[in-house]
Amino acid sequence: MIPRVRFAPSPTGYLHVGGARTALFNWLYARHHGGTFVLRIEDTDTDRSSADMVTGILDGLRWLGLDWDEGPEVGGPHAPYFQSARLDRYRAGARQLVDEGKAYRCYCTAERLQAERQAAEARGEGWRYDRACLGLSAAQVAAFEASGTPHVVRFRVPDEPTGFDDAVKGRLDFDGAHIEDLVLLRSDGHPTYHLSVVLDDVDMAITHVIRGDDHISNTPKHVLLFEAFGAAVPRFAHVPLILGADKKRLSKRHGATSVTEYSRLGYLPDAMVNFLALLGWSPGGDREVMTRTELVEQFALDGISGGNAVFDTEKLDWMNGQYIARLPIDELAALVAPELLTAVPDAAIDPRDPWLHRLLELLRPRARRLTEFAGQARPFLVATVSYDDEAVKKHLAAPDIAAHVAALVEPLRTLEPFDEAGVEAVVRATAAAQGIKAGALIHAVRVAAVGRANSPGLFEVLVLLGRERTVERLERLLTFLSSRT
RNA sequence: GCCGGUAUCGUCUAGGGGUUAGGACACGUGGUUCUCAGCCACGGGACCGGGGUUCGAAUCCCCGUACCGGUACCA
Repeated sequence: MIPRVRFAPSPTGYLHVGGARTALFNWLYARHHGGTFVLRIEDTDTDRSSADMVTGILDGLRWLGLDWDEGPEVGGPHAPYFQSARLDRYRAGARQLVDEGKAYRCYCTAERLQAERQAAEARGEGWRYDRACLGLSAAQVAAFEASGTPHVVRFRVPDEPTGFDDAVKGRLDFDGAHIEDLVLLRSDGHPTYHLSVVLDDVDMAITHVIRGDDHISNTPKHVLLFEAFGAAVPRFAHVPLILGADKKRLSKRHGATSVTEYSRLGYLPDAMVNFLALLGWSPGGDREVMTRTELVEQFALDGISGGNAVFDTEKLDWMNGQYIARLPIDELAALVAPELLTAVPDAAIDPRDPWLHRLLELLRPRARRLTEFAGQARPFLVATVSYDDEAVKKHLAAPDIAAHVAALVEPLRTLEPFDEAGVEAVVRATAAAQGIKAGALIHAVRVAAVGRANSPGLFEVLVLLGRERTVERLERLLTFLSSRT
């Protein structure tokens, strides 16, 4: 059997990391088995859904590289993929169950139900719908209809136990007596989630439902509905939730929660995918950094762990650093160029420039996020660097430091060729001649070159800057030092 | 309250009737070195508690505890 899986977000918010991981697991499962990944938008809650949110979710999936085979924009044999466009189908489904005696109309007021529920809660008890409308006579129904009393359609939950074999949790059993007669169709004629998911999964021939843990207690209801519609019950896999560092459900106060936000913060989609895949799933060995292809090859439902997982930003950062280190340099340049331009608007940035590539090569071992490049690259892009106070205090304190730096200017001006080995030889020889440690001179020159106390290796830095700018910056430092005293 | 789930280093996890309980992130120490980062080496750090089954339990079973989810005319 070729699996058909689906990701069915409701557009009541952006694509958050939990949803993204659910989508990823579905995608990995589909790709691993050569199946079909369906994207469906669950927008039956019209009050809370919006078109903008749909766009946001689509963009998030695209950014992660999770392409869908059927769904919005690409269409497919089971279109439309928006629940809001299938309302008639849900009504027909509800009617069918009513006709078959598997569901019934309920005229109870929301007020009454709410009062019952509150009263029960006050007593410290639970409350399920009391089936007041289950045994209505034809005359009673006619009376309600004649008076125009609105009604919902409720599913008649059988009193027997139900259960299913979850691919992650194992056998799960529920007592029908604990499940209330859930509403299928609201009084405004809109379906509830339970009706629409099941009908969609039936119509779209979904074979595997991979979704969040929070749906476990809905699943027996869904199983019952699949059976009521005479459809095959798909296989379920309930994946644990993602929590914040405080072990609470991930929310805004944990910082970034939308994948779009992670893209803005300088994370690479591949890193995000790799990290998310490992949150709650393991290939079984010691593998951590894996390509998309490897993830697809390795992915299996039985590798999903049972417990909730804490979203560890530190590890994400590390993972991102791994991907930054491995990214082809021209791709890195293309990604970073816009940020460099923002930081230094008048810089001449060409993503294909070998000089830029060299700069990024020097910078990337110390970068964990793309957004860090602009700051680190700045001294190399501006005409004149500004000196960091701390760096000046620390490395330019020696009284005759100016003389030592000055001694470097001529040798560097005439050095041929101006390469790393040559620059290093000159710097070390000068330090020796001046009777100071090479490190002291290096630190001073670093401040002259980049204005800071740290940077990539100084000789690489100077060569990258080139002879002219190197000399220029040394002289500028000398001017600065003389003006200071 | 009721229903369901989960429990291995701080975090993500591997493993699983007999192991020195493995890896990764983070942390600490040392090395490389001109700084920072990186890289390399080393180190500290875990089977929730109690019973039971068994020659032997972290692993299987039960109870407890904690945490999570659900308990809607939300999804």
